Amino acid sequence: MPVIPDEFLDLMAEKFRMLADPTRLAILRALMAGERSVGQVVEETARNQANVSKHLKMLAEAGLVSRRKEGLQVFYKIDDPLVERLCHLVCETIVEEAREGMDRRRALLDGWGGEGRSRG
Amino acid sequence: MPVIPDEFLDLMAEKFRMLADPTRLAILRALMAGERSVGQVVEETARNQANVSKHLKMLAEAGLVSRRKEGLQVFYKIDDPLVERLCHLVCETIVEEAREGMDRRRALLDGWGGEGRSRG
DNA sequence: TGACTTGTTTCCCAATCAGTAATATAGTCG
DNA sequence: CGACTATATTACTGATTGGGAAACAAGTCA
Repeated sequence: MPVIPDEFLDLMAEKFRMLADPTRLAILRALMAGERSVGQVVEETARNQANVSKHLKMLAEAGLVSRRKEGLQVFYKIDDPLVERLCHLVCETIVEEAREGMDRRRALLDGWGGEGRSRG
Repeated sequence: MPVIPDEFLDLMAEKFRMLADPTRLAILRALMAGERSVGQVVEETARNQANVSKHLKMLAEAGLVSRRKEGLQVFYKIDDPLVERLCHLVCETIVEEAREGMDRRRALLDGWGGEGRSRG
């Protein structure tokens, strides 16, 4: 378990910052299915074009996605294997927390074991 | 490979946002070695106390760390297994990117194979 | 009680950020 | 060339953020 060096903190924070916005996550989610043009991403994310374009630029500059131009269109795709892994990790955690929350509520209703644990 | 639901995007963004700051990462790094009092964290992170206290509060509210009071001191510890996994993933990536960068620079100097690949 | 220690909170400031509308660029087609 | 399409950029706004100083709260000890 190596200790994280000081000089890494800023770089790490920058990576995380890229993922710390719902619009960017929506964009990345769209790109997880494969390469997409800006227009396609705009459709799938239901955000306006300028907004998507700006976020795509940020993601590209951070090295998370790559750009390819073809005629009028520009295609982006995920270029950092880290992205999907991080997203899925966090996603799973949220699912788990949601389930824990549900379990806790149900346990309260049921009375925490002991008396009458009938479930019907 | 499940698709990320819309309602998750904000929750995911919030998790990532907590990790998107160098000071918070420094604090978490200190806590990775085990439970620490606020004062200890202040020392290890070389930030002032009000600042550390504020960030610890954010982390606690986000559920990433837990609080325990004992006399005058307050002890915090990491309470979300996700934290270390995310940090190490990102950390490894940065190491790898740094190495790739070095390889690329060295390749330029060496002339990319072919002529005279003597190294002494 | 009052001095002291440890942490927390409040207030303020400068910086950053996300979203939007308008404008600009670049490529295609006639 | 001009009309059109896809994308990028700029200018602006309101909201959020991180940091610092100072006041505040809580616990200890004499």
